Amino acid sequence: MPPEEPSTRDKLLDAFETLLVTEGSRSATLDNVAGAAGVSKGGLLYHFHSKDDLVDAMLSRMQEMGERDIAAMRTAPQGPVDYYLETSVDSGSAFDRALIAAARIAQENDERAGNALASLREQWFAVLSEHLGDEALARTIQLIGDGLYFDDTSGFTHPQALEHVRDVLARLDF
Amino acid sequence: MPPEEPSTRDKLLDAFETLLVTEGSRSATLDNVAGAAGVSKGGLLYHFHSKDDLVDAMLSRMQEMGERDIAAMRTAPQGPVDYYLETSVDSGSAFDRALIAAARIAQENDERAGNALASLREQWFAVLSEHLGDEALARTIQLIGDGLYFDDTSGFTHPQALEHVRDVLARLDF
DNA sequence: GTCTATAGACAGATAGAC
DNA sequence: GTCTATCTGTCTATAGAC
Repeated sequence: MPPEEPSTRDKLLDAFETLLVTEGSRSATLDNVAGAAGVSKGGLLYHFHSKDDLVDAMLSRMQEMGERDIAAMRTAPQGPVDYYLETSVDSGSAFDRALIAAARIAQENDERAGNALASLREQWFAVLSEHLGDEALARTIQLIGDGLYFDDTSGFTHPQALEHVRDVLARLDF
Repeated sequence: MPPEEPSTRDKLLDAFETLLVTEGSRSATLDNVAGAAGVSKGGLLYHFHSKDDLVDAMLSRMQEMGERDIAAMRTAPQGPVDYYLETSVDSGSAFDRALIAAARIAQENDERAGNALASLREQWFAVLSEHLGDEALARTIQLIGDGLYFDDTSGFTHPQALEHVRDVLARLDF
């Protein structure tokens, strides 16, 4: 059977994330979100009683994807380090979009978003640290991942960045 | 003679930056900026005719500080690499605050801010690359700097991060 | 140079029709 | 489940007093 059309609820969450990522939090208004999802503001507010509600739902969806990502990282055939660095380059996946959207919300002084992201980061670090048995190296690799992510989401794109990082890490033989 | 009290104009720019950094772009309204600087909205609009004007002035001030920073990086006694990494940890300096504020503006799809930041980044990279004679290493160090900066400004603080990075870089003997 | 008052657009949210 | 109409507050910006 063909893939289902996403529910209106999911279309609204997608539109909210996309607006946050591409135009920033000031453009992610209820009006714009509803419009981008092809419904009216009243329609949006049937699914989410308030903007806070919309944020909560977005973060829940992100956390679910996060659990799956960390499980995938633990069992990745290329190993956790390469998996982590590869997925730090924005691939345009639904999870990437959710992470960037959550970061935008966190910047508006939102504790829920800040805590959700902090929790994910701790789990990524734990996997790197366990696998490498070297906290300093694990921290450095996470910083490189943060840098890749930051550059991508800020429009500072360097096509060879990942290649350069692999080159340098290869000199460290771990 | 004692240091001069900052002008109202500078107090307004400082307040704008601080609001952007601590509470995000949605809180950086003309009302809030004026209030934080201790003047009325009318007072603000005497100095800056529009919000766009305020952004332009903020970016100009940042670019001036950026030129001085790149000059300091070139002649730093500890060398450009260590200077760059140290100043990537948010020290709370006026320049750091301006950089973070500009990043917030850039995220709202503002080309001026995006271009100003991209230009600074290219100059930092050029100094690193010249000094090291190794593009891959220069890129990796810039990514680590971006990671340090991103973590600090997102509230993901790791007190030992800089120490860990130095530890790992020491293994690369360059 | 700084203020108050106000205009006009837009924000989040409610009520009720369909 | 989705719509329109509307309320209330806030946003940027203007006008004019002091």
